[in-house]
Parts: sequence; C-alpha cells; structure tokens
Amino acid sequence: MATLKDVAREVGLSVGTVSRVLNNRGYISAETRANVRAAMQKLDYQPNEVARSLSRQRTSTIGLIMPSIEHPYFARLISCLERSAYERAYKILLFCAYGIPDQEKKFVEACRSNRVAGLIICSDSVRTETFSNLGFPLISYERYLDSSDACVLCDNEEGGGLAAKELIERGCRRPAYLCGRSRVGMPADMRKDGFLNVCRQYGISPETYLFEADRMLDVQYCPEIISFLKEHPCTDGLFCGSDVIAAEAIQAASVLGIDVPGRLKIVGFDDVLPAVLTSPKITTIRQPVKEMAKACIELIDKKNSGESVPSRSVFHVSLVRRGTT
Amino acid sequence: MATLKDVAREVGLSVGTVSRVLNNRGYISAETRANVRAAMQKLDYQPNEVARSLSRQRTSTIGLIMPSIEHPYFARLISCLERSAYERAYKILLFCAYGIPDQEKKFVEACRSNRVAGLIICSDSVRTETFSNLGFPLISYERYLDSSDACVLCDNEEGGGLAAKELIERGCRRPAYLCGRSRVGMPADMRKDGFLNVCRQYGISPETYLFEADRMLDVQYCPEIISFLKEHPCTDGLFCGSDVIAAEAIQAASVLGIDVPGRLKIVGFDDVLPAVLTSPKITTIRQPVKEMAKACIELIDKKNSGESVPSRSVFHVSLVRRGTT
DNA sequence: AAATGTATGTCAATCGTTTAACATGTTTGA
DNA sequence: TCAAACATGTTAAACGATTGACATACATTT
Repeated sequence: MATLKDVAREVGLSVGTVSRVLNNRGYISAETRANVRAAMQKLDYQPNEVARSLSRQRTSTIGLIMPSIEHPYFARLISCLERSAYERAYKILLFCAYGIPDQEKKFVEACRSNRVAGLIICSDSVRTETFSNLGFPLISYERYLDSSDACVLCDNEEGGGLAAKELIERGCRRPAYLCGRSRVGMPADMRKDGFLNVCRQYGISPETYLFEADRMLDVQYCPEIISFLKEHPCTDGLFCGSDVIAAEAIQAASVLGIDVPGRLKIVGFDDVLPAVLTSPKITTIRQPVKEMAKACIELIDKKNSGESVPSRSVFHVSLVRRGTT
Repeated sequence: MATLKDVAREVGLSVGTVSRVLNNRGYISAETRANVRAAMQKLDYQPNEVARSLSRQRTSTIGLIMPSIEHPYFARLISCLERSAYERAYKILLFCAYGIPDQEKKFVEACRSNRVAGLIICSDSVRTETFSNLGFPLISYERYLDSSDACVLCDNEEGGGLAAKELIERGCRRPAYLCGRSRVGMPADMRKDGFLNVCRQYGISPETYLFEADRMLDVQYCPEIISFLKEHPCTDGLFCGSDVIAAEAIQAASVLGIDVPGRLKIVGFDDVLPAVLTSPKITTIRQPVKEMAKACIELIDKKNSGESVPSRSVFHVSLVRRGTT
C-alpha cells in the first residue's frame, strides 16, 4: 500500500509537507494542498493508523470486556457502545471473557498491549483482581470496581422497588424474586434489596429464589421455575432478574396452565428484545442503556483530556408496563 | 509504560537481545533469559503491540462489519466469531454499518487504515460497491460479494425446502412465506426459492409476503402479520424468514385467537435465542453458526499463509422441531 | 532600512519494535 | 589441529507516520 513517502515523491515534496496537509497543520498553499490531495487519490493512499498511533503515542481504540455477547442485554449494550464510539471517532476492540477472571485478566493485558484509549469492563472478578497502572482510563459498567476510574450503572435498587410497587399495586400479595447469581455488590443483589424494601413497606415478605447454575444463556431456567411454582403454588407475582428469565417464566406458567397476567403477574428487567417478543409482552424495568453507553465513552474522552470525572454515574430506571401485569 | 529499552537497561543488555528472548528467536542462555524475564516482571513490561505491528507489517486484528449487533442472529454470530478469533490469537475490531452502503465503505477504509489481518463483512451494498486492492483477505458472510476472496454461507435454499417439507407433512395446505427484504442473491430470496420449489413438488402454491419496512429491529412486524392473516384467513402454515419474525407471528396468532400449532403451524429460521423463549418454542431451521464463524477465521488464516481457499463454503442447515409444528 | 509577520517548505529525531548482518567465543569431531 | 557448528550478544536499518526546529522569501509596518 502507498505510504506518505510515495505521495511525497509523486508531488515532489517532502514527507513533512505532505503530513501537514494530511493533518491540516501549519501553512500550506491552496495549490500544494490540491496537488497533494490529488496524488493521494491517485495512489489510493490510506494513512497507516498503526504508524500514526505509534508516533502519536495513542490510539483511537476502546477496549470492551464483556461477560457475554449473545445475551440480549449485552448485545444491546455493545451495540450502543459501538454507536457512541463511532460518533466520537473511536473504534471498538471487543473481548468476551464469559465471566472468567483469568480471561478477563488476559484481555486487560491485551488492551494494555494495544495501548487502547480506554477500557470498559463489565467484570465478574470484581473482588478477585485489582487493575492498576493501566495507562488508560478504566470504566466499570454495572459493577463496583475499586480500581476503576469511574463506574456507570443504573439504579438497580430503584428498579427493584418499582417492580415491587407494580406487582403489589396490581394486586399481588405473594410475590417472589427470581434471579441468577447474587454476589454482594452485583446488580442482582441490589435489585433484590430494592424489591424487598418496598415489599416490606407494604407489609409483605416475598420469596426469593436463586437459580442453581448461572451460565447466562447456556441454561434454560424454565424447569427450575416450574419446580418453584409447584412448591409455592400461592405465588401470584414474579419479579425476574432479567427479561430472559421473565420470558422463561411465561413459558413455565404456560406449561402449568397458569394464566398470565390473570393468576400470575410478571415483571422483568432490562427492557431488551425478548420483552417484546413474548405473548403477552413483558412489563419490565427499563435501563437507559443508550445513555449509559454514551456516558462510558464520554467519561473516557474527558478523562483523557485531563478533566476530572464523577467516580459514579447512576442512571434512573423506569417501569414499562406491558402485558404481564 | 516500560519499553524494551528500559528492560535492556535494567539487565544491561541490548534491546536486540531482549527482543530475542521476547520472541524466542536465536540463541539465548538460560541465565540471560531468566534475567530478562525477571526485569520484565519487575518493570511490569507489556510489549507494545502497536510498535510490533508496525515493525512486522501486520496486525493480529480481524475487522468485522455487520448490519446489526443487537439482532439475535448477529449477536450470536459475533459471539462465535470472537471465540474463534480468540482461539487463533486474533482480536476483533467491531463495526456496525446498519446496512448503509456509505457506512460500510467508511468502515472498510478504517480496516485498511488499521491494516487488519482480514475482514469479514456481511454487506448490504453487495452490488453497489466493489472492494479491491484491500491488502488483506475479504470474507463475505451470507452474501455473494464479487470482490471477496471467499464467501461463507448456509444452504438457504435447503433451509427453505426443509421448512416447506415440515409444514406440508404436518398437514398444511395453505402455507405462506413471510420475510423482510428480498433482493436477488440475498439469503431471504434463496430461502424463498427453496420453499417455493418444494411446495411446487407437492402441488402447492404458497403466498409470499414481504414486509414494508426493513430496519432489522426498529420495526415490529406483528401488526403487518395480523393484517396478513386477516386477509388470508385460510393460511395454515407460516415459514418466517427469521426466528424474530416467527416470534412475532406467534404474537399475531395470539392476538387473533389462532391456536399454534393447532390451526396455524410456524417454522422460523436461524435457531437463535428467541426460538426458545416463546411459548410454544419455535420449530426452526438451524444454521451452524459456530462452524461458519470458525470457517471465516480459518479462511483468513489460510489466505494469509498463501494457501488457496475455496471461493465458497456452504453449510448444511437442519430442522429443529419444537412446539410450533 | 530594519523589524515584524506571513507563507511555504525541508530536516531529522522520535515512537517501540523486529531482524538481518556481524562479531566473538567455545565446543566438537575427524 | 583446523574447520564446522554452536552459543551469545551487538548494531543499525527498517516500519510509516508526527512534529519541533530551521531556512527562505516576500509583504507590511514603523
């Protein structure tokens, strides 16, 4: 591929001059500029971003380390991040660590090697590993990571509360909370807190069920939900840790011949695609993923410009009422 | 961050020597090797991949240009591609072009600038643009792209045929095909061909309905499906262009009080998450996405090693029978 | 006429590696 | 004993840009 030198030779100038028209720096006559541009066109010149990055000592790449790509929530998140990145002229380097601390560590190193402009991580080794001296801003998404420069999360507790309120106001007296992992400080745990608190305010004490396995999408929760509903036949409301779980709760109800929302009301979380693909559609807690993604990118930008940024950015969630309540 | 020079200074050697232990080239005494490694450890040295790439004249990054990230099919595809890439020590540079030719072109240029090791594109400007002289292998996914080095796709026609066979053998006499865009050479078009051909063999001539809009996920197809079913009340089978569409077909049936699979049978396509989140679960045509993704990465690898590769790799699909037929 | 500012362009160091070409010993084997 | 092979390490030129320091020429001011 053609280099700056080739272009320079073509128009009979030094590479320095050509570089200046490329970067719009210094004084350049209109004629020279035109000549250079023409030569670039002619040689199909494409600036070598690798060389540029080395010289400038920075890249325009943002690393992403996610626990899943296929899960609808992360698919949506990654999609939003890509868009926000694009709007600010960043590219996305994508890694999927499947929640395995060892992989996360490896990918963090990969990001260091590649001198990314920033790293957004949704880590599951929050307490295991401390990342420091990275050389670029580290944004923790939906997790509290001590070594991060900033955390971006939604108000999970508020979400739990909204769900409780919805279920109870719609008549539920025996609600339950269903979710996967629930380590302290993780979103699911905070959703539970919010849920339980509001229930308590209404004088209700709900069941809580944590799924055995927690492999994101590998497992089907439906059988476990069926067992749960059989063991707690009076349950009249379910707050599910995600829309995927909520969808499977609908399946479970369908299998057991329980009418939704008649005999059982369901509230999901996230407001992602599955919430609108089921029958009935799922009442859920909406996370403003787009805004949260935008915040991540902006935080990196600001941090890199030397601005100081809030260590936590918490976003409000809202209830989206559909067919399951 | 520490550089090779720093490490060299630390152990009192030249950078050349240090580079050799880093790359396991040439003769190095065990002692020197140990010293160097210790120094690297001590200085928390991390090789600068940017400099490396510049020097080696190649990166270990594979570009991905997709029309969507959030759509379950692409979420799955990207997930599989990331895994296969990781297994071969590649990283993923992710772009989403939303099917906009202009964006695709821009991203192809970005990949050129970044000197990717290869580019996998699921392009919607197949006929609009010709990419040539890229400097790296171009793999076209699920599309026939003239300027590509290789195409990877599933046997969409076979899939259409399988769907027709399933519907008809299960008793449908008035099946219909529902899908989004349908330009010649696109998967949807080939699925239709396969579907129509097999129907014809059975002496049946099905309806075909193309959705107005085609914005992947922005649009809800449900209302259009409802209209269709109202206008064609005898329809007893639906072959949907994707599982997402199939899920919405179930919703439409539910709204109209049509029993699935009793009065209406449905076959989807892809076999991705939504297929197992609905009630009933969707009978669908399974694409071996994992294998297809692996093939993409391997093709790039081989092409870069000078091997010649098949210009087309077509994968068999299979019927996965679930609750909608 | 000297000083200042504007306009145009060149030069060479630098970014952090890789790698071919050398230099210099030390073993071995015939 | 001499050459070949082995072992260890150095040097310096790439890779393809960026960028501060200069050089030169002309047009205005003062």
